Amino acid sequence: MQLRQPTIVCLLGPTASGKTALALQLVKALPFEIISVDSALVYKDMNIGTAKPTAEVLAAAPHRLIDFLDPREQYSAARFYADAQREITDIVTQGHIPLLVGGTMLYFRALLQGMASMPSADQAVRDALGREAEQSGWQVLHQELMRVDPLAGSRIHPNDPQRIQRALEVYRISGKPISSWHNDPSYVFPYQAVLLGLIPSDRAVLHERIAARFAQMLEAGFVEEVQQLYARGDLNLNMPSMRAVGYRQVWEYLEGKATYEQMRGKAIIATRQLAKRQMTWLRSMPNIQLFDCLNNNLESGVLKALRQSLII
RNA sequence: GGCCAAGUAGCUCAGUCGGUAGAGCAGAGGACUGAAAAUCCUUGUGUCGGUGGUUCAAUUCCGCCCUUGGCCA
Repeated sequence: MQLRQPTIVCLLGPTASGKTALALQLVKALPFEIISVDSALVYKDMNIGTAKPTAEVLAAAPHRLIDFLDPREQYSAARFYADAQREITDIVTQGHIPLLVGGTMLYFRALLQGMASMPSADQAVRDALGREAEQSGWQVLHQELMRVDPLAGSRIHPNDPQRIQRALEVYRISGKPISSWHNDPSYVFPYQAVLLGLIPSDRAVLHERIAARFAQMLEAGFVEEVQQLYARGDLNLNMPSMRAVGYRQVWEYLEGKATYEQMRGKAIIATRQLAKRQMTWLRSMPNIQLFDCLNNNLESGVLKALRQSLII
């Protein structure tokens, strides 16, 4: 097989769309090596609720960038950007094709479109901004943002604390508005990227799958998994790991803030909403080939498209 | 069988001193640059249980019926 230039294949889809199963098939058919693109799979001791590939799947199809970070720590798009580039280089050097599989669309975007080299997160600055917000409210901080960075201020909604905080963080650290960091058109992704997206033709079926899968997770001991994390004592709901879909709801159940039935319902709803947001990303992505993940011939259809994209 | 309460959006409910109704949640669409499984924006017409009556006008008042829950037998 001859490739035009180093090529990567990206397989992206909403939660419960069958990405892992399809990736397993693709690895058997072509010289792929998998890199996970998932902000929750990076964490250790979070296996059931993240639907982390099983040991058997991993034996047949190793995944990079999973299961290496303690839940106490924060991952980020920037770290993924660096980690993924490193892994891609490694795989290409070995003469294989990187297959990036996942549902964290911001990470795909970061990899393909680049990350501006602006200051990274600074907990002290965030804490300071958080305290100011508690005193005077995010509206006031948004007004401050409007003064120092009207461009970002007008794009960020006054009710969006996370983005207000980040924009002011960058400004306070660097003295430059975050919007000025964004104008870096020099980035060129150094590989040819083939984008394959999975979207269900029938949303209701995906919803059924999500509910069924959560039932299986509970049966497999998901509550016990979260209980162990809860019992550590050094984790809390403000950490990205514990805000993951399912974990947050079980955590609140363990705190006694929700009944078991409420937890179950809220977790399923949160998963549906996640899937919806992921599909919004997919629809807006340029140069992506979309496939119906409910189609019985999905694998052969994808392989056909891949062979056309990869061969001269 | 008798008495009481409730029947309004997919769900939980508010409301209309009589002029055909609105919140939360769900759902749908969208945004997205170091937290992204995050954070946020937009989006609410439904025989107001049925049927008769009073009225210019009834989801609203009255009668009867149906359903559900509770209490008494």
